[in-house]
Amino acid sequence: MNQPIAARERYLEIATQRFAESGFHGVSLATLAKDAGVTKQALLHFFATKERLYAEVLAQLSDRLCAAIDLAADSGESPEARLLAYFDAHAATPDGAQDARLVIRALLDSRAKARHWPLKPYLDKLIALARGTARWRDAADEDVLSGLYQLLGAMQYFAISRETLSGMYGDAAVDKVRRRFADDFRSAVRGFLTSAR
Amino acid sequence: MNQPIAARERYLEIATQRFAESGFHGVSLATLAKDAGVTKQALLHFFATKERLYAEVLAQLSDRLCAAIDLAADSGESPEARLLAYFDAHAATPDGAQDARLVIRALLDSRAKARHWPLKPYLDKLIALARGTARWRDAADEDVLSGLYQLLGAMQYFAISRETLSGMYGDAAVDKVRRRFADDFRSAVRGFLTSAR
DNA sequence: GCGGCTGCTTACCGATTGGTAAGTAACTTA
DNA sequence: TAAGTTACTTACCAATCGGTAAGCAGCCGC
Repeated sequence: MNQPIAARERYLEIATQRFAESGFHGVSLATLAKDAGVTKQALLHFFATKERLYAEVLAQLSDRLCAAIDLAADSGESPEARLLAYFDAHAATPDGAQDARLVIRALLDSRAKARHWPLKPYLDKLIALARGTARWRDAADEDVLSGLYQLLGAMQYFAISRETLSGMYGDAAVDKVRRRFADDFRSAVRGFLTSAR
Repeated sequence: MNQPIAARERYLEIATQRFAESGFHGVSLATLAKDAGVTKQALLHFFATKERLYAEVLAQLSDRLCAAIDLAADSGESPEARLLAYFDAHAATPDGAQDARLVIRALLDSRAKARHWPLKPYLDKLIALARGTARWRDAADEDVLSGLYQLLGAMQYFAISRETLSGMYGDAAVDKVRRRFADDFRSAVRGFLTSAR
């Protein structure tokens, strides 16, 4: 009631966090509502159904990822520098873990016949950026995608593994792995940009 | 009733498939039972609770992954050849997608306070194999893990993305990506084994 | 100051959830 | 052949699920 639109945005933030943690089926409307300090009908008032709330979370995620590319893309001039800047900014950063979880959950759940791909704009944007580089200018889309997917996979897979690895090997060891991974990953991105074929 | 132990094994197979598809919270005991053509109490008779059934699915998964390493490891003599054989056999193969889904779901859900890591033997086995190679013999565990994680991440992330990519770009395009990915990934494994540092 | 919109709440709903209790039919062992 | 054991089934359960219906307090322009 205080700020009219802030409440809705706050509900979305809470839903984003919880869906990332536990997945669509792992959270109930009642849980989300309890987190927000309201009844679940407050959520249904804004989003009508749980699925639409989830769809909105994914839509926001897509916007956020696209915006991150644009932001990093401003920091460099050449497409090569832009791509490097983007991956540098988002590899092995703890704050990207939540979004990585959402992306991967969306991938896992996409076999549900929902013929809607909220993350396609993000992927297309990445392909377009890569296509601007000298290495990939004349390559087929499929080849660019293959290369990008190795980078994306390594980055996001590591992002969602931090907690598990900490549990297995301890926080200190994982922090060493994280630093090393950031270096290795940067090399991989450079390799992607310069590989001869 | 026909084969005493076959039924239990059959339930585990069905559960493995459904948990991989939809996740722990995405499948109910009733659904699993319906798939198997029995009542859900038949499942509870063998596994007591849904969580224990899931734990058993993950335990089998771990055994299967470890066995796959051993199997591929027999095909070559040098550790390098063994590692290459293992990744060759499991990169971009459609039949590995189900296990990749389970692994990634286990990673995503591991923040649940379950202080049990069913996949640690698999990871340790991979580290041990990598440690046998000339490149990594004297490296720190954290460095080996960082390198392996890039390979694992790329492989499994791509494995779970096939359906989404098909939906976005069509089956034909994704099949081209898959072949290209297999090549690129093999190069990455070779790079892992030979990189100078 | 009154009607209507916004942002909720309470009350309620049928369906489904994981799980318990108590059988029972078939086969095995003593 | 009697007693167990195994592999289930039917019958139930309280709790929770997502969602509907109706109402109400506060603010809005008129």
